Amino acid sequence: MDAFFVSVEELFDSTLKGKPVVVGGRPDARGVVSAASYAARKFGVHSAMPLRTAAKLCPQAIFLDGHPERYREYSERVYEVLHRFSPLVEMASIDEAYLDMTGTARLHGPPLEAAHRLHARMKADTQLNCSIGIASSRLVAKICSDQAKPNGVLWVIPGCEAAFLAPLDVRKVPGVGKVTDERLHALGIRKVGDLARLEEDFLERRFGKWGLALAGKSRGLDAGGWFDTGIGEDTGPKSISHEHTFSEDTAVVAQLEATLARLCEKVGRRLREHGLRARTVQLKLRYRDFTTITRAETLERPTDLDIELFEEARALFRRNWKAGAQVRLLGVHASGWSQEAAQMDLIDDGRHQRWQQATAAADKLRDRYGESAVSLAASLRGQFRERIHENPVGLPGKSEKKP
DNA sequence: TCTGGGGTCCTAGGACCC
DNA sequence: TCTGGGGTCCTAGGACCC
Repeated sequence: MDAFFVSVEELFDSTLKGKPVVVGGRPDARGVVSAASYAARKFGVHSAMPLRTAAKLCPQAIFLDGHPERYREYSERVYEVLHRFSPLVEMASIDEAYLDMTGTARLHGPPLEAAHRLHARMKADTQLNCSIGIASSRLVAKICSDQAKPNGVLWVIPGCEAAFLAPLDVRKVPGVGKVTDERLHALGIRKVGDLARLEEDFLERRFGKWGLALAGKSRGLDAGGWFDTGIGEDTGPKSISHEHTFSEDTAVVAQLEATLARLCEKVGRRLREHGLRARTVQLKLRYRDFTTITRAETLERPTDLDIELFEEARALFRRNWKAGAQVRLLGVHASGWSQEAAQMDLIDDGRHQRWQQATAAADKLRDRYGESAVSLAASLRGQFRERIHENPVGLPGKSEKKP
């Protein structure tokens, strides 16, 4: 989808159309640009740029807080349109998808025709612009759709992959970021064609496994890396995490631990929604100077309970926080799903069972009255009410229904 | 510039086991 | 006294993506 978050916001406020718009937060907030309108991009504003930088480059831009629930809703509408064109759809992110169109020619016509129909249907049904890349591999299709932006359709005829890729900057290859780009520059490699001319062995010696993948990518192949699963294969999450950057750094223990509690509740809630129990709990701690540490511990018994996540996260925090040091960010990360869920209940102690019941009851209240209806963090947070605790995306009405 | 939040994958070292 | 080889699990950090 083209400038997805911005385009969705325009549907809710048509006066934004054509103006420089930045989604991500207030211009003086701690945060980065999630999406910038094409008018804002003309001033050099782009995703991942600090909001304060964006405000300097384009002070007249309209800065908006994001509305995740709106984007999720429109993402679902997008999926519905795509699914009418092929049963094999994979949403690669909230605004990006792959379709396997193999064997749909009789229904939709040849590739370009099918793509143009899809393009028109998308606009008609969602009022949103998208760009479409057609190719024989996912890698080339993705790069191709980037080249088609905005609002275009592009087809790389089978056999022409290498010729299409050769003149492009290596940075256009998914997986080549700032670091790889600089390392390649140092070797005199700037274009994908330069990369394709190198020996595989040379790349493997210099970049290891990643070098082999790079060699394949430079020739338009999916193998080795992020693209090697079938389209539409549903693989559940491998980790669940939440983190929070304070609007101002803090060293107040009560505030830090209350935030940890809130993060653990969010992680726990999502574990239970997915029916998962985590064996490993990881704490993330970022100080004022941006130095960041992670500290993990694997539990004897996997858990999906807020209280048990919190006890572990708090222990990690107390062991590792340089007391008195200003903290910028805290995070809680759960991973290592256990298959032994069923057996665990047999050896439960009473405390664990009581917490299970309490947590189930709390979930019901949250379902009815919103996420802040009941909270471990409530007893801890006292006077410290960071905005995260309240109503982060400004859901209308939710907080008023709070009992 | 002053650096979000949610993820995936990879590497490397150490503990531990046989 | 001078210390193998293979495997798994765990932890920490970092590149990268949207």
